[in-house]
Amino acid sequence: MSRSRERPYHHGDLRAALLSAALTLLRERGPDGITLREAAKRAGVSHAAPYHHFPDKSGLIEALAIACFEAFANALERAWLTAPGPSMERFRAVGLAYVQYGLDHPAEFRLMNRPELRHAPPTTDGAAREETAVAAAARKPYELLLTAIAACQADGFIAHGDREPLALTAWVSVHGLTVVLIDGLLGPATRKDGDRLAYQVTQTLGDGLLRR
Amino acid sequence: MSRSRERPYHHGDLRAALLSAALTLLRERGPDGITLREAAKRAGVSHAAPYHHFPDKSGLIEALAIACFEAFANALERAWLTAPGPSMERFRAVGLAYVQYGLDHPAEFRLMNRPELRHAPPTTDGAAREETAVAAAARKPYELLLTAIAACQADGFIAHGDREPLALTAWVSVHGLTVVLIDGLLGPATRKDGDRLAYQVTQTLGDGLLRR
DNA sequence: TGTACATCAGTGAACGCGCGTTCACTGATGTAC
DNA sequence: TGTACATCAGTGAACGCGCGTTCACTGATGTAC
Repeated sequence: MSRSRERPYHHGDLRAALLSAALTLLRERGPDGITLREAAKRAGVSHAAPYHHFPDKSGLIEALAIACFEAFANALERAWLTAPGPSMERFRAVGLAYVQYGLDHPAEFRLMNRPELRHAPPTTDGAAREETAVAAAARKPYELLLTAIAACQADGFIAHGDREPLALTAWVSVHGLTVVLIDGLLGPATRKDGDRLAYQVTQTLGDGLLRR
Repeated sequence: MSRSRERPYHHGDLRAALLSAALTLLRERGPDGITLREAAKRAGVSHAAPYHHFPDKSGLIEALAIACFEAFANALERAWLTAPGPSMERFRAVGLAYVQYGLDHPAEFRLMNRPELRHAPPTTDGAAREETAVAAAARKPYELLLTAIAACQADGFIAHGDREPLALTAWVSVHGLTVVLIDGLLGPATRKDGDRLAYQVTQTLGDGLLRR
């Protein structure tokens, strides 16, 4: 974000330090546990200092959510690019990576999917509401999914045609599994449980998606 | 809860009035917007009165969540019992009812699935943690799902065998779709969108589940 | 090299807010005699 | 029927809490001359 220097201006990079502190808070206390005052305290500054770097509390949280999405999208892309085997297997690997990332980073996953971050507040005038920055950051994972499906179509694993319904079903299932595991709706789940269930779900889905 | 009388004791049935006010608050402001003080105000009593009916704030919220689960389970059961056609169609009707209930009652749906309501706080002594009352209430919808799958197996639509993996995949997919629609992760969704997408998802799932 | 100045990141006191919870109390009701 | 009493639902003042945000300020830094 800011260029690196040996001993920079005042704190150095308070913006990054605040984001880092907020991430720690997020992991310790969940999305609602993030506090401007506590983030400032952990960054070693007074509680009014953050206002020089973020317009308000929601500004900090938005920036954090965007950073979370970037890390998440990178993890998925890595899975897609590095998984071995044919495209259908690499597609499944993305699904597994999705679930694993959620189990490894539950608080980030919850923050990323907070509905209030996706929708701009209603405009006072009649202007069309713009896409929020978080919503834009959320598009990358979904586009990767479409890419993967297109590759599976090109390789003959999935019938050609509109990708949206397929992507929707696949994404909804994997996302649903992740939510359910994170929230402990099936009881306490280990990462191994997640792998097993994700394999199960992608298998069942695959049977439904595969060309015959 | 309390027996009906013409003009009962003091307020009459403050407990029910508080639950009703809390439900209104839940719908207006979401789960975090529920406040003992505001619920008391809306029930027309002072803000200390609720302590005669609930041990504390979380007691009120737990009772509310349980009531929500009962209404939800009733809606699903009604769909299963009254939908026309063969069992596989009635199974799908339950999935549609699940999504519709979520879209019609988004705040209740969110409350029901709050993870902190499912898990008892860690015991100070080494005693085994008991299932929370909310977790017990959450079992009924899942059991209905198992019943439906069993019926589909009995009727030859689904291969015999362990029902758990099937139930898991089906539930996770439908739950995931509901979460995604409620949170607006696909953009604003109407109930009609929900119906269409739920049909799509259950169709794809069905292709994966159907015996061949 | 030195001086004056503009910039702006960080300080610390203060404000107002709504909240959960406690506590001594009040007052309406049901019941025993 | 009337009286004394026990019960307990509801009252209102108070406490302490952490929070977001504002504001006048201070002080370190970079830069123009």
